[in-house]
Amino acid sequence: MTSDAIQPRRSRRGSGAVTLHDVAKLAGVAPITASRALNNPTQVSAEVLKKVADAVSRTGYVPNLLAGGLASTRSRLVAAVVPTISGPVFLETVQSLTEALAARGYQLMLGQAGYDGTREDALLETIIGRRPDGIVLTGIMHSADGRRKLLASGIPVVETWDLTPTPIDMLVGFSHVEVGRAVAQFLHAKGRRRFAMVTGDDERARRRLDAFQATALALGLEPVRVQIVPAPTTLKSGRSALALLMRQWPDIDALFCSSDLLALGVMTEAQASGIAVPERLAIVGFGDLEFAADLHPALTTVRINGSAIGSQAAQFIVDRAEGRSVEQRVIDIGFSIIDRKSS
Amino acid sequence: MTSDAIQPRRSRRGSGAVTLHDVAKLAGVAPITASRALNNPTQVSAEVLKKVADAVSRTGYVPNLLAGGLASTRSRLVAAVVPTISGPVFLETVQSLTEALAARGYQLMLGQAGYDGTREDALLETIIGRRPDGIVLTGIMHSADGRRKLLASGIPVVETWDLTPTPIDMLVGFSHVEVGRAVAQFLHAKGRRRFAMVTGDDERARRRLDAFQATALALGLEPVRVQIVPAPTTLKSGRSALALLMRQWPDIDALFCSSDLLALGVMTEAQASGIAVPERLAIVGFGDLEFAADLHPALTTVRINGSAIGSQAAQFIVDRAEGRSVEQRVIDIGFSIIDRKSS
DNA sequence: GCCAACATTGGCAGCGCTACCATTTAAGGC
DNA sequence: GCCTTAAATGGTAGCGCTGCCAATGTTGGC
Repeated sequence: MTSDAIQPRRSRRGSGAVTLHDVAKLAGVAPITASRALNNPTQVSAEVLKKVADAVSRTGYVPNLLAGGLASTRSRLVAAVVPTISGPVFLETVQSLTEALAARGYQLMLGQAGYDGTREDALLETIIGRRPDGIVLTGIMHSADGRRKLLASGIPVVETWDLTPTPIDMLVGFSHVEVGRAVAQFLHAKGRRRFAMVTGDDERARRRLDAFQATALALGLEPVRVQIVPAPTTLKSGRSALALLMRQWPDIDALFCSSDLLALGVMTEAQASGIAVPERLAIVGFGDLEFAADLHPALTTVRINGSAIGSQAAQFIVDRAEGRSVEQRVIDIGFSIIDRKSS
Repeated sequence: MTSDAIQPRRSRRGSGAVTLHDVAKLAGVAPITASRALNNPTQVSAEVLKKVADAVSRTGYVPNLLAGGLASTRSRLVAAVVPTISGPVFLETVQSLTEALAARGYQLMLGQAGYDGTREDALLETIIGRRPDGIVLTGIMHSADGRRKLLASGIPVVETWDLTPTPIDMLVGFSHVEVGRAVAQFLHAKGRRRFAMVTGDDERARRRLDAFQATALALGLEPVRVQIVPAPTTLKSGRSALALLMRQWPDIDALFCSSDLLALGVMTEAQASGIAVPERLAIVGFGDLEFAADLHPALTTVRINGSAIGSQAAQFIVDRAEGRSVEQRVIDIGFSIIDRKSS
């Protein structure tokens, strides 16, 4: 009791910051009570609540969530893995994911795997090491090894932007095959007959291509003329792709692009070289990025509700983290073709 | 010694995952030795190194970085705060930041503060709670309260995309005033005389505007015609801004846009309504987004090296985290005007 | 052969928090 | 008035890891 020559706790280690113990002492309660006052206010009397709140504001206490996460095995961290953040495709998803998580007290960690997947394994390791409450995979093809790691970690996983018969855990996506088919039918119904496609060099885009191709053939059309460009897709590659395409097959009358950015490039090139859109060439994009509606001509495109994917993924993970069991673990959010002026 | 009816450690708590203790036991060394084998391999004999590596791969051990962070008061987490991730302006910065950090074993947490700054305080609180090794602020005006919190936390802070005489800690940016001035002089030198500006409603853009305005007046020109649009800027608001501007002041001959996206909108509208660019109207953007070079006409714009900002910020923080003192704490990375066809 | 200097390894304690259980007090039931 | 039930609070013991220091072996210098 008479600890006068106060060697005030932290002897050598520690950050020197205010801890819950300090707050509790100041409030005149036990640390665990202070903890409850902050995290489960209903379990605590109004009087204690006030004393603790006072102590917090007087000390400027900020809870150490690292310590809390360690003790409770709930980090309140969620990891998102994207190929690269600067491809605008997943932005909307990341944004709504971040927001939905923040609203529930979770924080997002961002990891970039690259389109080639070489960094994926190392990334997965450091992510799992943080013991996140969930991992959201956006549009990447994960290696068998990655799958194993994820499964072994026991962390809830949401795969997005795709549909597979064998999800690791949970899934929010749509069928790329259906997209390819639907766009082919759409263009056919509009009277177009000579299809081409410019597509980024990634798994999902290729599946759209294959379905687009198959449907075109099934409709009795000539084979789709294809131009593959490297991922991530850019306006620039759209421009050069159209130039190449027109040189080889000047008679194409419909072009499906694997991203809106690519479509913008194609439209730019068309305008620069005097190809009338949609009169001579119909253009369909993919993604319905925010600018698509306001291009001139307005871009017909496949709308994917990226925000819905993000918020649903957040819902999945938070449900799991808070112990609610998730019944419907696979959600097909579908897509729609937004018919604007460019087709 | 004869603990047969093995109640094998983890009685009630814990994640059930493999721990460093398990690895150490399997390798036949003390936990701390296993820790060193993983984190300071030079301090350990080759023999031990091998035994530990074996044990790790046999158990599939993944270090718990939460625990490591707590014990060492080094979380290896870095937080980035952006107004919103879906404004493409900071993407390049976030991307290079993520990459530079990942290469050094750090992970990025993403926080969206919103353009209005209402969420900023709550966000700061949860960020500080994670005890990151650094915080990167991209292009936000932080409240006095936020400043205080950051300062009190003792966490290294890098402010970016701006220059201020009173940085919180470290800074990588450029002068928005200089940008405004330079663009006015640039357009004047090209023979343009009746300036307008379309600008997003945020602090920094306004400073560019003010300098642009002041310089125009100093050059003896008429006042700059201004159209303010809400942040974040979009193609759509660029289109409508130009329409409004042309209705009121049809004789403007140069237009400075506060983002490339806005400039794209302006160009789209110009094209749709038959205004020749650059003949009748010169357009200058801001940001030099990846698509700017490939528009038609190619967009003259202010290039900011977002990647350099990101990697320099990472460097700052890692240096600090690893105990190296940072001498030069303010870096002006400057900007350049990329003179293309639209002006 | 003795001691210093180094290289390896291990023990202990604790980072700041919360799960679990125990205890105390107040309220309710008949 | 006694027992049950609930509400509020506290104590203990970790979560899984690393900082610090001590202990042990190993080498070299004179």
